[in-house]
Amino acid sequence: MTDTKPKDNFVREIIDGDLAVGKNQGRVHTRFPPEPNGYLHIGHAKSICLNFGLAADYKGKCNLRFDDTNPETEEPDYVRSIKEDVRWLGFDWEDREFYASDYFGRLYDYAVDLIRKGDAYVCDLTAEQVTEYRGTLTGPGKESPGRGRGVEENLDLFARMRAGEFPDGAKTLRARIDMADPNLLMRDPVLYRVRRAHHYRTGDAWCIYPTYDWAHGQSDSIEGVTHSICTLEFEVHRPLYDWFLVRLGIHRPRQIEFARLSLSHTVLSKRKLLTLVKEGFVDGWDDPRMPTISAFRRRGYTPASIRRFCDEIGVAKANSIVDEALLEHGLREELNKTAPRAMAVLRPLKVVLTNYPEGSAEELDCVNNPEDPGRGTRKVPFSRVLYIERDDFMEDPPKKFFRLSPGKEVRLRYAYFMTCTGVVKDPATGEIVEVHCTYDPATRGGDAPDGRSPKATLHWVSAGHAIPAEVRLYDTLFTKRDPNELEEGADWKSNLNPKSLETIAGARLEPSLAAAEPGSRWQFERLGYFCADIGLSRPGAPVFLRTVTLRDTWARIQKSGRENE
RNA sequence: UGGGGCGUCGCCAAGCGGUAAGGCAGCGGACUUUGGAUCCGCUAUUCGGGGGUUCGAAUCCUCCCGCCCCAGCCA
Repeated sequence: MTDTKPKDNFVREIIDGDLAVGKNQGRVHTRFPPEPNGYLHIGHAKSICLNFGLAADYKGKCNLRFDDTNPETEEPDYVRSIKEDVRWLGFDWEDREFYASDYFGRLYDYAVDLIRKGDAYVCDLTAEQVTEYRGTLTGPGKESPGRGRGVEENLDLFARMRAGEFPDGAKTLRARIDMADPNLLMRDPVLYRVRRAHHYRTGDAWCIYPTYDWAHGQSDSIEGVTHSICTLEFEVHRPLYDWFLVRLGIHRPRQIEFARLSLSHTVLSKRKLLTLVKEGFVDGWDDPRMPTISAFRRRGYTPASIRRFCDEIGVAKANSIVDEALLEHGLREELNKTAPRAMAVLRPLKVVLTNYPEGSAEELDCVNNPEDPGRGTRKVPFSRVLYIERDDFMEDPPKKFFRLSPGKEVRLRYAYFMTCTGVVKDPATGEIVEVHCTYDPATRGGDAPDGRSPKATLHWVSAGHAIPAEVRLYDTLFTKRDPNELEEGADWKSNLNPKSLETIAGARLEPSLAAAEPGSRWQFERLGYFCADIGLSRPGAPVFLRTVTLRDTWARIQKSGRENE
């Protein structure tokens, strides 16, 4: 499933090359292999879009395979969430839902085969000793005492490992490769460890578990995968990946590595995301500030906008940090066309139309989506007392501020022109509590018969008709573009943005929003796109989350200090 | 330091010996009942740096510099 014509990239070049020389009988078969030890994030989305996208473009298949070889950290809830997220993104693995744990038996047999070929042995070293014997980056390692064991003894020992005769960590099965190989991964890597842990799928059937290196390539092979696409850190594993498959003499997929995604102002490491969740820095994996797929979904992002983003960022081998502005841009472009408009005042400032008849009200026609006339119009109540956005009024405005201020005329969207005649202040604090205006009855609907047109159009809500609501605004989770870039001795968590969440309790919405369905997306005119939250909304009392702001030229002017130029 | 990778505009990224695509961001301007949207225009004589090969190089060779990954019985 793709939304745009696939961009060319080096992975496609490799596949095209393989196809050109007739490899794999012309098949293209990929897989997305998550470990169910956390929720999927936007970086996984890149991999999902790549793998499923490639399969679709080449008329091939893409499997969903859970790489569940470490029972200590894996849970069914993670499996559940991963499936939900992949599906939500719009991809279908059909009947190809696989688990590395389903291959434990075959993996064991492959190991026996390797032992028979003299390519693996049972090692008695402790974990610390294995590390010590591995040697250093510059110096060779030492051979394990068990390295010289004969095939029969190894077979016997390995069978007894499986049978549970040895305590956890007491023995490992290792490949016999080369303790002096400059690539540390080739220095007799561990294939199996003894670990009496309950596996969420195989239960207590096994007390030995295969390592990633032993399980991954063989799993790919078993599934007939042709191109095993993974991230750059696995590049040094490729010689090992190939070595096993060649020794075993079985189908050998081609491993291709690409640069994982980094997004600005957030972290994309499962370990760090887990910390944020476990230590309560956020309200769970789907906290709208998180970079997880579930958080983006809850916040109101669309699957298409994420797919589009993944297509746009490209696939290459250079480490990079993509600006979140690119993600937001695609989202806005979609939502601009699809989200119905509504008026909502986040920080209400009372406006009294002194020449509007007291006690009366009327209904005005408002366009639901200017980008899509087919969406029609709705009625919005209007009366003498209104609320406008506090930010839309300034008693003593700078030169470039052309919203409401004393003596100035503005347009109320789809309603009337009004002119500010005065303010009422709290005598104690001096705070402006009310603004007085007169409206021009001749401008009903927002057009003046004489053709004049105010510089600003404000959104508004009728005080007596508006419904109160809670609205949550979000800013980036971290203050730094790269949260991992730390000052001396600093912790990455010190880069968390204390203002990433702002809860506004007293917002006022136009009445129609009371019926907003949980999960529905809206554009609050002049403010941004908002989503009625699925978790917090109550019937008749929705809670809105800001998905993304609208482009805000005024905010940019203020930020750059040019408001008086 | 051994091995494996990577370095093209502020951020991504094409380019594969023939004389620097595109997107985002930014900046102008037009239009506008969202300071939104839309539309038009501008922004790398230069490809981490130095040598070399060539009629011609970001693309080939070479040396140097910088960044990332590998010493889990994690993935």
